[in-house]
Amino acid sequence: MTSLEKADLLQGTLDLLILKVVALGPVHGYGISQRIRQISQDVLQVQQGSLYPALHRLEKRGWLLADWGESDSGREAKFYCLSARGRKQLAAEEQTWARLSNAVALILQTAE
Amino acid sequence: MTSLEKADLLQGTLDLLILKVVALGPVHGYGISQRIRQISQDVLQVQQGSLYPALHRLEKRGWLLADWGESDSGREAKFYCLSARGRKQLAAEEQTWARLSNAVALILQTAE
DNA sequence: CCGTATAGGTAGAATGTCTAGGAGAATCCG
DNA sequence: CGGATTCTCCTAGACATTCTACCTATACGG
Repeated sequence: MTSLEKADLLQGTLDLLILKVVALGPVHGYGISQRIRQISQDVLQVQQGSLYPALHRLEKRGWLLADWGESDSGREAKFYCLSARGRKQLAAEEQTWARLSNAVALILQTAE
Repeated sequence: MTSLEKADLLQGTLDLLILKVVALGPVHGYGISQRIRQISQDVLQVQQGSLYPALHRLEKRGWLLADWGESDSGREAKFYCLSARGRKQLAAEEQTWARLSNAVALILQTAE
C-alpha cells in the first residue's frame, strides 16, 4: 500500500533524500539510513531493501561515486559522494520537491 | 520513472488529494481532475488512467460513495461524496502528510 | 558462546501511476 | 450539415519504486 498511512517515507523522495544526505559529506549506505532516521527524528526510515537498490541506481545514473574504505568502526564500507551531475540532479529535485509539496499544500489549505 | 523530476504528482498523495477535493462537495471524476489542476495552479495534474482506478479503489474501501446524476453541462456523470469513514481517512492522511513532509523538510534544511 | 550492531547484498511481491487506448454524447464553428 | 472539440466514463499493460524477507560476514559485550 502506497497509501499515505503506513509508508516509511514519501514515495518518490528517496533519491532526493539520499542525494541530500550524501551532499553533506561522504557516507556509506548504512550511515545514510541512520542519518535519515536521525535528522527526521525517527519519522522517516529507509529499509535496507530499498536503500541498496537505490544506491546502485543512483550510481549507475552517474549521480553518485563510490569507493571502498574503512568505516569508523573499522569495517569495510562503501563510501558514496556526489558527482557533478549528482549535484545538479539534487538541485533539480529540491526544486521539484518545493513545487510539488507547495501544490499539495495549496489543495490542503482550501477552506472547508 | 517515479523520480521526482517528471511526475505529475507526488506519488502516494493521490488518495489524499482526491479525498480532500471530494470533501469540498460532491463532484464527478472529471471535475476532480480539473479542480486539482486549478487549485494547484497547473502544477499537479491527474491522468485519467490514474484517476478512475483510484476512484474505484477508494469507493471499494468505503471512503467514497458514488451515485449517478446530471452534470452542469447536462451529461450523465458519477458524483462522489465522502462517507463517514472517508472523512476519518482524510483526517488521518492529512496528518500523515504533515508528518512526512515536515520530516523531508527537516532533511532538506540541513545546512550545507 | 550468543546476541546485537555494523556493513553489504538479492529476490519477489505488492502497489501505484503512467501511457495508450476505447467509447459515447453534447456543443460549437465553419 | 460536417467536423472538431469538450465532457465524461472506462480498461489494459508496462514500468518504477518500495517493501518484506531473506542471505552473508565481522566485531564486540555479556
